[in-house]
Amino acid sequence: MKPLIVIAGPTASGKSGVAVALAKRINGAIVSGDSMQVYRNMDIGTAKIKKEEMKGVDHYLLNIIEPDEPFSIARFQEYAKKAVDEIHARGQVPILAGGTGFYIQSVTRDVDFAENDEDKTYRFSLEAFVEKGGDEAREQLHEQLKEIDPVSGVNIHPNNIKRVIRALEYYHQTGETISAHNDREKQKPAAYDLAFYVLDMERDTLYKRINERVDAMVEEGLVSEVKTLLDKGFDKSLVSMQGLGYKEIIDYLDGSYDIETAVEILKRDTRRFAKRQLTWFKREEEASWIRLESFDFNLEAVAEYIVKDIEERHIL
RNA sequence: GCCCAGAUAGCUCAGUCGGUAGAGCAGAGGACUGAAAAUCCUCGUGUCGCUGGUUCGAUUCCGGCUCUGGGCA
Repeated sequence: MKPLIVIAGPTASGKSGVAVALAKRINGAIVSGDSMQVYRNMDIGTAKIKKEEMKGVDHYLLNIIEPDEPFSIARFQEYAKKAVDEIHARGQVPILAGGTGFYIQSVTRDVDFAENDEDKTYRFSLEAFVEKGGDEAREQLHEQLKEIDPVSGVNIHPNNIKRVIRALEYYHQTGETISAHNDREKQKPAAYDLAFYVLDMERDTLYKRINERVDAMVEEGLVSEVKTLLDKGFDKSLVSMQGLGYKEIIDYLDGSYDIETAVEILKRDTRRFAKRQLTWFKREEEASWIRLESFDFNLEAVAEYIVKDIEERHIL
């Protein structure tokens, strides 16, 4: 099996820095495992790595689409696998670095997103149904799900309408229940010889860093970045514009609240997001957790440790 | 110095006609397989300022003290 190194962790934990330092040491190239940094012209709010910070290391899957282009995990996985193959073919080591647990797992486990209907008519009809029918319609859809797929009926909460609709859609498109599909995919062993690291630190410290990072984003011109995107016609309804830092600033520009409030909300939402990221990574059984305090937050030292660990485990 | 008000969860506050307390926010935990920075679920957090008194029993009533507001001088 070919090697793949994963550097994961919550936002503002130093993933990019560690990944670059590591790449320098082992002749690696970086594949971004991030659902928002794929969009062009969304740089400040997504904390995208800057050219000079890359230090000449190749980065894949950054700036690959416009903010109004539809994107999905299936597409991400396709591109990511291609990038990993390419890096291997060049004799380099791929480093998958990012904070989107779902996306990272799609690569490490090689989850099957077999192409099925691109036709979204059915989904749209369900969404319209809920839009009109409200709570009662949700109940009805959940009832419907319970009938065709009792397992999902239990696992998916009726309020989680996105999940309910997707489960119905999956069945509609494939004739198989989504719970059966998930069970099968969960059995799958890792697709690569994995070295999976999660960067972690004291929660208070993380939150402090997040708050500081948000302040820095605003200073760097987050508001004008959002304005520019809006001027180009990208609006609130887009998935990209619902990203952290974008939706809050849009609300401020709308006059929903003042800038101080917008910033406070953005900080809070980013903290909550970091918590959800950690929840995701806690499930990754093969992951090694790295406490940044143990390295005095010296990212070079963390990279150094990872190099040694990889050698000991004979991954390279 | 005097008068008034307040002191209860990390914060803002509610409440207990005397039987050791609850909202919102913040926070914690979890789920997740084609929107995922999305979406959704669950959950508390306590010397009720300190100290005496009354009482079977005080966070609640009474006194004193401390602190914080506001007012008067």
